[in-house]
Amino acid sequence: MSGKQVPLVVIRRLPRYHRYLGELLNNKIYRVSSTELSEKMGVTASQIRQDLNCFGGFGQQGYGYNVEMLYDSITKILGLNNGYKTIIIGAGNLGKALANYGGFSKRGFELCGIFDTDENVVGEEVAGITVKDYTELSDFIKHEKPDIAILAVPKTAVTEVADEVVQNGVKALWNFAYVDLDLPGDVLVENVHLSDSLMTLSYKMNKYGE
Amino acid sequence: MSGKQVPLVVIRRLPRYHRYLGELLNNKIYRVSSTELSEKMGVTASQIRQDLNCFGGFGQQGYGYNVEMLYDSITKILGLNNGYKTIIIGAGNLGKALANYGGFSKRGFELCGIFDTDENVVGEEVAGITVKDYTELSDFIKHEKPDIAILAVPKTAVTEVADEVVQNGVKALWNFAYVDLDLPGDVLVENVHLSDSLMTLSYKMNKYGE
DNA sequence: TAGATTGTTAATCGATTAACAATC
DNA sequence: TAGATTGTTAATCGATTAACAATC
Repeated sequence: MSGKQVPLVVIRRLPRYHRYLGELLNNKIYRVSSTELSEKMGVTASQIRQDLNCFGGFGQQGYGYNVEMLYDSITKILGLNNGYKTIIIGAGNLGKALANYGGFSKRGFELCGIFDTDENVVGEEVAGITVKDYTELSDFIKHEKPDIAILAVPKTAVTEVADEVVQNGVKALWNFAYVDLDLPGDVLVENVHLSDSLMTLSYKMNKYGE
Repeated sequence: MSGKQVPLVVIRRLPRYHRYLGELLNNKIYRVSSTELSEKMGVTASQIRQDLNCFGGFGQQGYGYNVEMLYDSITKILGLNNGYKTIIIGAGNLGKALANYGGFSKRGFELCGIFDTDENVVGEEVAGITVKDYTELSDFIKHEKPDIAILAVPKTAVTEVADEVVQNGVKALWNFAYVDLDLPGDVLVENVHLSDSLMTLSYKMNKYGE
């Protein structure tokens, strides 16, 4: 898959296509046109066709798209069939919430470790996994080679934790701390800055009040 | 503040400006040029000046920007000085994590109620607030008139919960369930679809493997 | 074949960057 | 005044939408 680089805006729309196609499958709908899908999703049919054609011609003139085939294709494009091994650092409420969220395992992410520094939490069972002491982290990474580290620690700790996991070879981080991490270029980071989202909501409320 | 509509992309960048300016203040830096700020943030100076000028001329030729004044201005633009009253529906791990997250109160959001249907959770103390029974929700909203409802419930429940809070007059929802809510046009909804973010990370990992 | 709908090119729209006159 | 840096206009770049020939 060389060709020209797929724009990030398109990539960020793929999960939503995946979700809607999954719902169609649940409803036993096996065929859909870009126009039908566009009406359900509230986007233009043109955009759907353009987006999909970044990855290949999945449709058929005069027919539309085979839902199952398209769903499976997007699953592969998103890498959800790779069974990425995942660890969570931080077993506070957020870490626990993420561990227990069924959506991740359903999308092929396999949780294989949870770590915390707090003695009161270490040893606890979360989502079927025993929380390990943070001091065991680096050995664990070396042996288990997880693909993704989820950083659910306070922002005061996150820089150190990120360095630690990266030094031991993790190449993809999902960061919930309100900090922009500065890491080597080959390390992938996806930030979830919850405050940003809430402030955007606040902005809109503010505006409407005028 | 009429004039032309500020693009959503600009609004979504404001929280990040706010954060970096706050850090400058913490470091007792009271003056900054668009070029200096652009280097710290990894964006272009042009973009910063364009963005800020959507809201007014905050800078001064030959000098740059007064950090404190700019910070305060963005605080107001984002509505963080309004003390929006907030309730959380769902006191599972996610609800608790959000309740305990200090960043919200620091940015002026005031948590005034937490609700759940689970008898084992109702009555518990979370972030200094007693979890109330879900049946008390509609009366509570009528009397306390919260501005924002945070939906931290499973996706199977979220449609019903959203309808309930909207019917009782809440006009802004922060939704964590993996569903696109369909609500009256005057209700503001900001979605946090965590899976989408993780799938984007997964896509990038997948791509790099080729 | 006739009808439907894609894939793709061209046109439009919007966002980002560059440039520079205004001005502190 | 000379130097610095904004505010703003113009140029570029990219993303979205429209249109339609290709084709199932």
